[in-house]
Amino acid sequence: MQNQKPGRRKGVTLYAEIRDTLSGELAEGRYPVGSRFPTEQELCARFGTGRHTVREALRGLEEMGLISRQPGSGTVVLAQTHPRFFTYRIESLASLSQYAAETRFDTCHEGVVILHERLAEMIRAKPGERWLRIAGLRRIASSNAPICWTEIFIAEPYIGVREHMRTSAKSPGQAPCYQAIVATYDVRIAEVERRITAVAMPADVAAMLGAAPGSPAILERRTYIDSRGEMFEVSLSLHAGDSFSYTARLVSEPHATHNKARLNNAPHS
Amino acid sequence: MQNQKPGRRKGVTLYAEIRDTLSGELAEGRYPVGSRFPTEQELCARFGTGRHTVREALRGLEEMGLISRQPGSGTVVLAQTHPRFFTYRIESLASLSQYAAETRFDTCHEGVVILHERLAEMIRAKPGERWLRIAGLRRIASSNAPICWTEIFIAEPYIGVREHMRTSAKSPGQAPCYQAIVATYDVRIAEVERRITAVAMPADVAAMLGAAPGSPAILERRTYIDSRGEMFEVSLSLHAGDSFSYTARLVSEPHATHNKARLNNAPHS
DNA sequence: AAGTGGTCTAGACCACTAA
DNA sequence: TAGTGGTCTAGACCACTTC
Repeated sequence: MQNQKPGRRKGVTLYAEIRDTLSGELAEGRYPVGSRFPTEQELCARFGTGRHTVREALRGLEEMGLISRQPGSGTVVLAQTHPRFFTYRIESLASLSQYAAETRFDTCHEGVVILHERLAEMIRAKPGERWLRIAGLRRIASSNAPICWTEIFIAEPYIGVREHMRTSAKSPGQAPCYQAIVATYDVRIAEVERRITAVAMPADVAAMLGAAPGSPAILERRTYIDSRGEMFEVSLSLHAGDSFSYTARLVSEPHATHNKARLNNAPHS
Repeated sequence: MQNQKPGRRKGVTLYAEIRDTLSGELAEGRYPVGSRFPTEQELCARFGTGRHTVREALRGLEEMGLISRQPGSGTVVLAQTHPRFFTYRIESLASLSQYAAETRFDTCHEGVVILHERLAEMIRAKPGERWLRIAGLRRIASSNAPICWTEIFIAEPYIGVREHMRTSAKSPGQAPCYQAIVATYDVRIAEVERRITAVAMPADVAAMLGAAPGSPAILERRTYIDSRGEMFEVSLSLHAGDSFSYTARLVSEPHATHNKARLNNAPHS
């Protein structure tokens, strides 16, 4: 069973056959994790095909996360079966807020604060650091109905956004802070951490939101992290419990079967 | 400026250069969305390269979601810039529960119910349907401390899991229901919807969880959906607000720059 | 019938790694 | 130095869509 070159099944490409054969052998445990995978030359000889075809098969295995190829060195086995991930995927950070553009942010307080113990713990920074704090109420633009109380903290290097946001924005409270920061400074958002907890509604916020003090509320904390791993913005939002729900759809990633993106039926003309 | 074949910059491959050139032209709006992209043959002529090289470039553009290729038909433009997604990715559903394996589920009630109006609305099914309901308390295995009150609903076709779970599992309450269903029937989990809301702790559950009635609590609903789009399990969990937090890290997907998976430094001995 | 993208071959050179 | 994977060429056939 070395050189198998049977009558090709119709409609199945050669490289797909090779890929599936190898993937099957991996699943059987023929190549232990961490060991070296056969070289391209060996596979060419074994399957009696050109190198391009073998490479196409290996590309598939690599995409599945089964092997890893190192130029000059060789190919090593990463896993024996294709891990199936579940992913939650959003196209832009704007969709983190289900309320789209029809909201308005009204600033109540704005100023640089020096973090005291409790606040530092809340936003996971060090006590004594200087952060810009912007606190206010987010409302539905049309009806003025309050949505949530939000406090935004911006790290010291970016405190200057304050000016840019006041001047540049068409109307204040429209563009999110992180957007202004990314636009103004040379920062990229690499990661957003989102944390949701249930708390009792504080009396002062309750009054503004028109909710009962002590009623169940959602505290949402978002931490924005740049490509160097540094936090540059943290936001805390307090929602009345009966007006907020967080929903995420985790979708299973495509199975081992190589399916080309058949997403769209050519929207031309 | 038709046929550009300049001195190749060192360390930059030809196909990468072609890819980036085309991607730049797309960004400039040279090829409108929905229009036809140049043919492989045209690109070969323009860049003076072999077809394989052009195809490698196009493969990159396709992976970025900029173009879509149809055999026999041609290539159409999907977008002018590479959308950068944010994703939350988990390797297995088990990690949806941060409490790993060290918990135990103690069933309190178990039986088939006919959905009344309110319950049907809660789990988004139709009133009058028959579902298996399993209700109980999840505890920390070692200390017996209660974690949450959980009600699991299983659609009629899979009610039989009940038997399998009692007999097969090593100790009852260990394997999650969805796992038992997937193992027993020919079902695949295609999607999990997770919804989190804040509610006031009901008195009866409060007693079991050792929380104050009316205190803030988290209601988590999970809906398991199979590959045909049918719900087959819904679970409702009630956590005391001070003992639950939901955290998700949304990570930005790799940028346009083609970076090979450099994840792992070859773990071979 | 002409043109498209998908597959495949046979060969070549390169930069790199490992012995 | 030998071997590896990465790139690239020139040519070929196919199934398919479009005209």
